[in-house]
Amino acid sequence: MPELPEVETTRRGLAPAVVGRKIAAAVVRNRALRLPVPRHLPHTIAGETVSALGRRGKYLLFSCHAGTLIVHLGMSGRLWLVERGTPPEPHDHFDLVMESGATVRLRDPRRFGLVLWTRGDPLRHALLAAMGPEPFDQSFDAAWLYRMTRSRRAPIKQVLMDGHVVAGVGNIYANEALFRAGINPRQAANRISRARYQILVEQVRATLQHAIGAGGSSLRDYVGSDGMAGSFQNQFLVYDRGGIPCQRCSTPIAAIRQGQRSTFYCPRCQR
DNA sequence: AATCTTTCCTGCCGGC
DNA sequence: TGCCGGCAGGAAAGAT
Repeated sequence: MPELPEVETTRRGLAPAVVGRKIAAAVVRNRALRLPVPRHLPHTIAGETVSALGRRGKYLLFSCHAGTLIVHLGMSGRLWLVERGTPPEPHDHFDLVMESGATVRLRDPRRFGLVLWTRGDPLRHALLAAMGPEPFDQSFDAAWLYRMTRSRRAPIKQVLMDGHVVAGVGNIYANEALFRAGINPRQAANRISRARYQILVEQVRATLQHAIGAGGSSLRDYVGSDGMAGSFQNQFLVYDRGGIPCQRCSTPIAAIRQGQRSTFYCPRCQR
């Protein structure tokens, strides 16, 4: 499930158990994620203290003195706290065991997630260096969106999901933000005005903020760091609501495919 | 059987 | 001719 709100919810939930705490051990049960988990990781990270738990887009950053542990949840990843010694279930590929006994566990059935280690500035890591601005950073504004889209004829929804344009906006929240902004997801990005991009910036932020406030969205079996499900899925305005009347105008929500992803929108409210 | 929350890579195209 | 950006499609793997 994880888009930015789910990753941020996870970050906030894990922080009290890891920030300022010493790592006793890392346990790698399966290295075969999207990229291999480094063989040296358990040796490298044991004894390190986590100085901060950050987030860049959908990446979690466990800052330590010697480097940074980078974790991405992919499509099906979940990171939560268990007690030391809790028996692993299938797809529990990685544990970070704190000296306190609290254990951060990664479960990722599809294995599109990542567990990496980097020295130096993690934001210069190849996976992070080219990312677009954070949605809540002031550098993400209408002028930026306007400039980034001058040569883009692709539909705005696909451009909004491009991590080089803005970090962390995936399929669910692109659908929701475009509805709130009143913009048709099929509109060519280079044919949208500065004024409408201003509205889109505001609605991307508002959508993500509301989702974070609700603890993220729980589809299928996603749960937060405390094992509790998020509730934002109950507040979707268009996502997964094809054929259901629009809450604003009662027109049935349309369901289409864009770039092999599901898109939902109101044909009347979104032009 | 088709679908899903992510992201990277390839191949192709048009423009210069 | 080569280089570039843009864009569509495919790939990774498992559950439902």
